[in-house]
Amino acid sequence: MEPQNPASTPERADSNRYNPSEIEQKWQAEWEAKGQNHADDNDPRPRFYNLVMFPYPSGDLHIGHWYNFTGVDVYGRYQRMNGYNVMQPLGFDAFGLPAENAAIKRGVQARKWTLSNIENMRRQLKTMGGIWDWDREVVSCLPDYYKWTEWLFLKLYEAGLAYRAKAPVNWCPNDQTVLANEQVLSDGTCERCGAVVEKRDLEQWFFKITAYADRLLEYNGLEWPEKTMTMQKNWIGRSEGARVIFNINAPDGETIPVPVFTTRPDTLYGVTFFLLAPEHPLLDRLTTPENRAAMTEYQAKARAESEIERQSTDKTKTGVFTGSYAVNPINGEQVPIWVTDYVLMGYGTGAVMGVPAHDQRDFEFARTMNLPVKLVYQPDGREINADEMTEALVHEGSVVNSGPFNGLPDSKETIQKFIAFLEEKGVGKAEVTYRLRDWLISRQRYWGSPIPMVYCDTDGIVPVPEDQLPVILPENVNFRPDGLSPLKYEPDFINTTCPKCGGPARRETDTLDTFMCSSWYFLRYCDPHNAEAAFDKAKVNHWMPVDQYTGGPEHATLHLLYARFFTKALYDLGLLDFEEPFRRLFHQGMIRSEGKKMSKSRGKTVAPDALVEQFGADAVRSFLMFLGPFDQGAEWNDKTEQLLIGVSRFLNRVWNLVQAGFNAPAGEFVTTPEIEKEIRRTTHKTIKRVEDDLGHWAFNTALSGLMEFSNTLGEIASREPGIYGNPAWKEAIETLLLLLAPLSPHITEELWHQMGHDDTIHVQRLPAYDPSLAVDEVTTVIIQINGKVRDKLEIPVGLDEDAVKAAVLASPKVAQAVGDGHPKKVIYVPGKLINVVV
RNA sequence: GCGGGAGUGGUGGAAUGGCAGACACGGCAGACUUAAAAUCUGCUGGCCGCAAGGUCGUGAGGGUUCGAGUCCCUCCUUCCGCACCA
Repeated sequence: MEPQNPASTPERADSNRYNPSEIEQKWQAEWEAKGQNHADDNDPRPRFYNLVMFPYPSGDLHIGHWYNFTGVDVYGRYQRMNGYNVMQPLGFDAFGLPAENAAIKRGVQARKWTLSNIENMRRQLKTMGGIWDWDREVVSCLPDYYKWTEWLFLKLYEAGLAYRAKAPVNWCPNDQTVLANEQVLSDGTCERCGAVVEKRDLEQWFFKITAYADRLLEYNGLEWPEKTMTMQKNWIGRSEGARVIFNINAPDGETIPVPVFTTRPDTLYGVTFFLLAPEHPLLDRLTTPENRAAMTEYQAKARAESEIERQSTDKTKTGVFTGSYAVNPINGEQVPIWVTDYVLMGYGTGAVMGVPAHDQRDFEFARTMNLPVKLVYQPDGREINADEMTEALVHEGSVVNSGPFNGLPDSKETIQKFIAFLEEKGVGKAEVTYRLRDWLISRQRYWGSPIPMVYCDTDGIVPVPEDQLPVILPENVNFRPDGLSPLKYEPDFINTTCPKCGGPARRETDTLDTFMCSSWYFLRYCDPHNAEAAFDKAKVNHWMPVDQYTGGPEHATLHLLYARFFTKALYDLGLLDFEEPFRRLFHQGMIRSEGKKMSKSRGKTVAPDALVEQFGADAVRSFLMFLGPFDQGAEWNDKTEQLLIGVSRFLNRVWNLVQAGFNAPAGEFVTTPEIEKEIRRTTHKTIKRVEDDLGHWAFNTALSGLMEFSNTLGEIASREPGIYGNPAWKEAIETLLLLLAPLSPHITEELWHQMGHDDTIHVQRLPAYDPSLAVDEVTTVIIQINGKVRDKLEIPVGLDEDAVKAAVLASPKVAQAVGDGHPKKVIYVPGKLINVVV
């Protein structure tokens, strides 16, 4: 038997074997020499800014990075082949603790350690053949970058958006630094290292992100995952309500007005007690001598409890009576003041009015402490009794026991009426409260951007003048065993002169949160070498906002929130013409190892280098995309790697399919219009499928579509050996290469050239889908009897319904099932299925 | 506790309410080979059957429909987020 697959034809020269590493190196060098991945600012094509989140240079590129970057690169290449001028930069988020820890542990310089990691990662990254625009690379720990980080800090300071204040802050005892609220997980642990975070009262630098709370709740024109927007909205936590002043009669005889925040001023007549947080500063004054001991004990207990214990919702309510009373401003009633740990000092005013009938927490508190419950709403159509209630009545019924307000429905309007009344009496006003706190940006660490501020005994806090930037971070520093920042012991760094008075002054030794570096890096990519400014406004306005941003969902309330705030602040400063940095956002899935994210800090990473060496970058890229939907990620285990074989075989088949065309003997082009049509049909069906899939990040099904296509072509070639000279065949092979090019850029470039093209495949336009060429001539109709598949029938496309029904009813199986009578019902789905109900 | 996603062969996964398991991996058999590798061909969800075929089958149980992996209800498992925010 003659070999059916042309690949095994003995004539095929061995030199024409698919040799990935050879062609990959060749083309990578060629692309780099031509600079064809550099996006020109003045290119006439429409721009497409394809951005991947700034990686941290942890040392080597593991398979998780490859997965992430490959998906982004496939998408960028796809858009470039759609005719866009794609800008796809990459850089390194190079400040941060791991470098400092390496310096402490192993005595290497943080800068050296970081830069050598970057060098290694850059080298590894280049092997994947991405269209990274290396001319635009930014490295955040280098002075030409952090100079502008400092400068932007000064701009925000001038705008009143940066300030220094003493506040209760999060302290990570392991990392020896304060953290922003966003860097503390909901279980009270450090987002970086997992240590339990403590509260400390410290003077720190903040950005006034709360001033942008309302604007951060708008997502005009953004195509973001709903979930991410919801997470941000919840984090910002806007609530509308009222501030109501209660007068407190202190034991010392004075009357102290104490405000509370409530979303339910319409339940004011139902207040039966008043609550303060254990940390509330007034407690000392309000506690009467007979309650003092219990109070001191309670406060101590609350302090000792971790945030997790304290905020647990299912523990029973606790509290202590102060002995003092507050006056309800709406009816003059005196209510007892209690302390409880479910009132938080950090939210609202740290004081709450207790309405047990209509708030579940207050209800539980009242039942535990035997405090009265007073209904000020009754459900419509029935009456409930406060003594028999088992839970609070929330948002139901009409107002009762509330003087002039009785009979009003539970509604926004009713709340407005109460607020109007409070305002009239001067005891309250409408107010909006947020959960969001200001962004704490100073860190007691060495390896970060210096904060360009000095402290002068005469002039206080003084910003470093712009022309003295950057404040250079010293490189040869001595780490101390106490874990404190070495900058504190660096006299050459600390001692300076005051820019105002010229007298002796001290530099700020805290450094900036690295999230500040990543809050503007996407702007610097637009103008990376600018020595005169952070960026040129026109260039940034040309490229921004980012058309497609891709990164993990874990940054929803961290980087993604900060970057939006930063962009809005810079917009207000007139530095930008747009308010939102990232128009479209996509979260790729992650490669997991034993259920956890693969990352160096968690150990257990898989290096791709050996795989790339053995199978080639094209195979590794395509294999990673073949694992499943890109937003789903994959579990990495011993079996995962086996799937690489299949993709590698596929690339070999593609290679051999193209070689077969060159090796075909000339002059035997026997084809028929039917075969030509068949080839064009499968070609155009594939174009439709694969291009749709690529545009929707469905790279796994795009590849299976291409595999089917190449299998079909191989099958046709073995059936019709004279097909190779046919134009339809050539079109099919070129289509295969073009559609595969984003996923496997090297092999397709090589074969494209072998086919006689002089220019690169990667800036060709993707083939256009022609529906008229994709239509089938015959189609298979599934025949069901009572919903079960019983037979199939080939019919010409477009055959009318009656003819199909007649043919089906005449078929022996159906005739047998129907018997003598008539079918009860016949359902016909045109061209697809017919269901005969008997 | 609340909100969202997911649960399909031995494995990764595919399926606008219309042939479940595409495409691959692995396995079995065969071709080529002195042999192996590579490559190619065929088969490969379970059960019954020599076969034709039948029958069961998408986490569990109900429902809607001529027809459900897909829609609805209840529940289980798992991942993610939130969790006393007044």
